Amino acid sequence: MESQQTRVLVQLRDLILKGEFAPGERLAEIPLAEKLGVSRTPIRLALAALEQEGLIEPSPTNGYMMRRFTPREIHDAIAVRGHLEGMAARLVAEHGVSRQLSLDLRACLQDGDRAVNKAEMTYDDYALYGEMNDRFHKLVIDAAGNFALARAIEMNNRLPFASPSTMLPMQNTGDERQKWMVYAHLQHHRLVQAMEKGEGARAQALAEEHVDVAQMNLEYALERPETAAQLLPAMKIVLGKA
Amino acid sequence: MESQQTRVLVQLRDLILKGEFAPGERLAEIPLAEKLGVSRTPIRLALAALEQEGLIEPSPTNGYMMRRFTPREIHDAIAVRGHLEGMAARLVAEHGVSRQLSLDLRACLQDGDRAVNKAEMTYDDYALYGEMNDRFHKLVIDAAGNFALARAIEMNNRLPFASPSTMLPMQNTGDERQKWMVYAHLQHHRLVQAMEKGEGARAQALAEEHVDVAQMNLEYALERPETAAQLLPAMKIVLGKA
DNA sequence: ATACTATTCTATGGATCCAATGATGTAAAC
DNA sequence: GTTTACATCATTGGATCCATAGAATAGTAT
Repeated sequence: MESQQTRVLVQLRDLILKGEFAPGERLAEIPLAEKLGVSRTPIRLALAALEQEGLIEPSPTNGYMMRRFTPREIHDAIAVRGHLEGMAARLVAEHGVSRQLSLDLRACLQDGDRAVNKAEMTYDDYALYGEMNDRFHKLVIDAAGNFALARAIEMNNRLPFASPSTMLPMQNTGDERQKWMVYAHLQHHRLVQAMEKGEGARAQALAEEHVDVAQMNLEYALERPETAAQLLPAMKIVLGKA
Repeated sequence: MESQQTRVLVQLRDLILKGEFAPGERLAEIPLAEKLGVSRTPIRLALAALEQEGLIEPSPTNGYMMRRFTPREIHDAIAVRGHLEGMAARLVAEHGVSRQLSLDLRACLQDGDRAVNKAEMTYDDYALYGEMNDRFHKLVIDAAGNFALARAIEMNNRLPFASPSTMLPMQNTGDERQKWMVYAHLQHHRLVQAMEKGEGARAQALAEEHVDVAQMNLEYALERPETAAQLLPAMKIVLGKA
């Protein structure tokens, strides 16, 4: 039996990341409470948590309003993720890759190979790749064994479009899209090799450069707002109208 | 008129950072409410916020308990700060130092010079240096102009002993102490120079290395738990007894 | 004597209630 | 016609209340 608090928090976060609220829109407690069928108490807790996460901001007078995200801020958040994941990769390389970690990473690489090396990727292949991608990044971060680092990354990933797989569906159409996924996955391969060989600086550089694909996808999305909003409804909270 | 919530949050955070609660100690709402003279409502908000900050953790069954911090975790948090401040310094170097920023940084350098270059530093000199130190770091972070980065650093600094100036009083006694403060401040000088010359990689390396003095002070403190606990009561929450 | 069970009590999670402050709308006066 | 002031309304912040889950203690049985 999960508590109301966590349930409401997850629901509200989902609503926000689905672009349900326009930037600047007032988030009043009573309507939200009615919408989710709970009292104001868990709503208030959730709103406070969402403020901490940076998704909403206190209105100048009182209450909360939906935050507006600029393309610049998203770019910056992705850059921060790259920098932090670079540190994680370096730490793993420096501490050495355990037998178990090596097996887990290779399993990810194989799953990715299977999804990406096809004549034509299906929707399931994309989903599989996204799932593998998240697992891969999480493995590296956990293996770094630095609590503060893991926390910083987790916090940062809560910002819209900052987390590893959110920009995947935004890949260019057709061959272009697959080409860059193959590229990104080859970076995974080289990153594993660098970490296993204990090449800290190279592992860090690779992980930092790895987010460049996400940056490219972001640029692509911003050039085609209408199609982007279809694939990722949350794009609406970027510089957006309702 | 500040709200009860923020007041209670600040008070509770202070109590925790003063080492008022032993690691593992249960933080019940009612006693805290009575202690601070408010109802349970603002206490609950504050406890939720403190959980987000990582200072307390949910008890396995229900309620919150004081978190236990290991020396390793503090070392790691300082390392993360170094890594993030390194990124900030690099960004400033890459974007260029504005006229105003240059003036502000030089003012910090002068204040630091005045405090550190004395035959014998007084208590006021230490306080002044600490204040200048915080201002200096904040200037660089703000000048980086990356919201996600600033947020990540702010979050990380909330972890005990991770923020720039918390380890200052822990300096070795007498000449030793002053020697390392002179050293750290010379790093400030070189960092400003690197940023102004647009030397991003060097600025980043300097900022990363700069936290090593904090690491040294941490080691020093851990070797002398009794004197450390006198100077910094919060040391009690590190690996500690009540 | 020890272990297990049942009962009681306490603390949390959630809902409702109350007060105070900010927003809104209308009316009146210039 | 426009602006200002007053009044009413809505919404948040804080307190209290209620129910339920967990902890503790006591009693009984083996």
